Amino acid sequence: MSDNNKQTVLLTLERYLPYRLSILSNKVSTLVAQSYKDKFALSITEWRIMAVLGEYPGVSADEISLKTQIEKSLISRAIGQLLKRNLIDRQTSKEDKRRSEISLSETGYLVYSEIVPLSYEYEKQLLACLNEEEQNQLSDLIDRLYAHADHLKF
Amino acid sequence: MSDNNKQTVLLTLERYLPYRLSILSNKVSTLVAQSYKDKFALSITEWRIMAVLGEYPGVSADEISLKTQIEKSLISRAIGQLLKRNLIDRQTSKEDKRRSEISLSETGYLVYSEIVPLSYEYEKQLLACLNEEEQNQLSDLIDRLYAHADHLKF
DNA sequence: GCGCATTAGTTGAAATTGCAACTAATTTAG
DNA sequence: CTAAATTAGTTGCAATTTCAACTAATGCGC
Repeated sequence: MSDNNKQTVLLTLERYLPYRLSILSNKVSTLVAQSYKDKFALSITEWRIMAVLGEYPGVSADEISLKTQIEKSLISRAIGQLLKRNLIDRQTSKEDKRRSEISLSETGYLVYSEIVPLSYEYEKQLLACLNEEEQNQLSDLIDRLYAHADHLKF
Repeated sequence: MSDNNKQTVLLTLERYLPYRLSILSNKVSTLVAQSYKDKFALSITEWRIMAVLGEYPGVSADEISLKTQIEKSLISRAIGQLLKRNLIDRQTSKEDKRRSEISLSETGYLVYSEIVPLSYEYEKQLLACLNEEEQNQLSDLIDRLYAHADHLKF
């Protein structure tokens, strides 16, 4: 289009917060995902499932989906993979035969124990550009933004 | 697995920054994406291309890919869609016949002019839970994290 | 108890994505 | 100038993701 009727309305993508948030998150996720894939042949979804299981042994697929915010069908297929590799154990709940109770297997816990320190190391490296106060600020801001965004409706 | 050898190594996913960043960004992206899709039948990729074109008329597909950090094949296909809907114009560059020069069409600019204020409104709503100082802090922290993450290597 | 609504989890199929191969144009090295 | 290397953009195809439909089990109202 011709230039004469421009600049009336303009969005500066590089300064737009939702965009920058997405770019940053993407960069970080890609870095981490690549490392887990290279070192452990685990996708981010698979790793997150294991991370939840490390904290909450015996949760159901649905609870994992809630906690990780990952689609339940993705969780279901990822669980299939993890079972195939014997990284997790699953048994159907006695009280509710629809539910399954999932935990890390012995092997799974070994892998988990290897990944956890690595994860903390990555987090530390990422946050190395901020001092302690700034790290706390960031953490606080993210929590508040999330709580707020959670009941936003566009 | 049995409980006696746990708690030695543990990751608290809810407190893990890369994870929280990803969850927050996802939530925001999903909200925004749904709105653009409902109101304008545009995907986030399509909208981002238009946003770049609003700022930089005449850029090439490759430059869009660089600026948005979106795969060039995705950009190529999205450009195809936008052309089909006459939201953008494309002509091959005189100086380099491999390059194409892309701009918003008249219609595209009309749509763009509608989306831009909406985008700012969304950003404003998202940031409504922070005061001005906190908003600036967040902006600064994100910039620094991104610059830092950009040359991290796990 | 019986029937309807809800919930956990799985699966098929369509849509989207990512990667690598490819074409065509341009640049660079010798 | 020519040949090899690089670059812009497109495309095919496999992998991943999404969405809805489906099964099986449970809860709820009456």
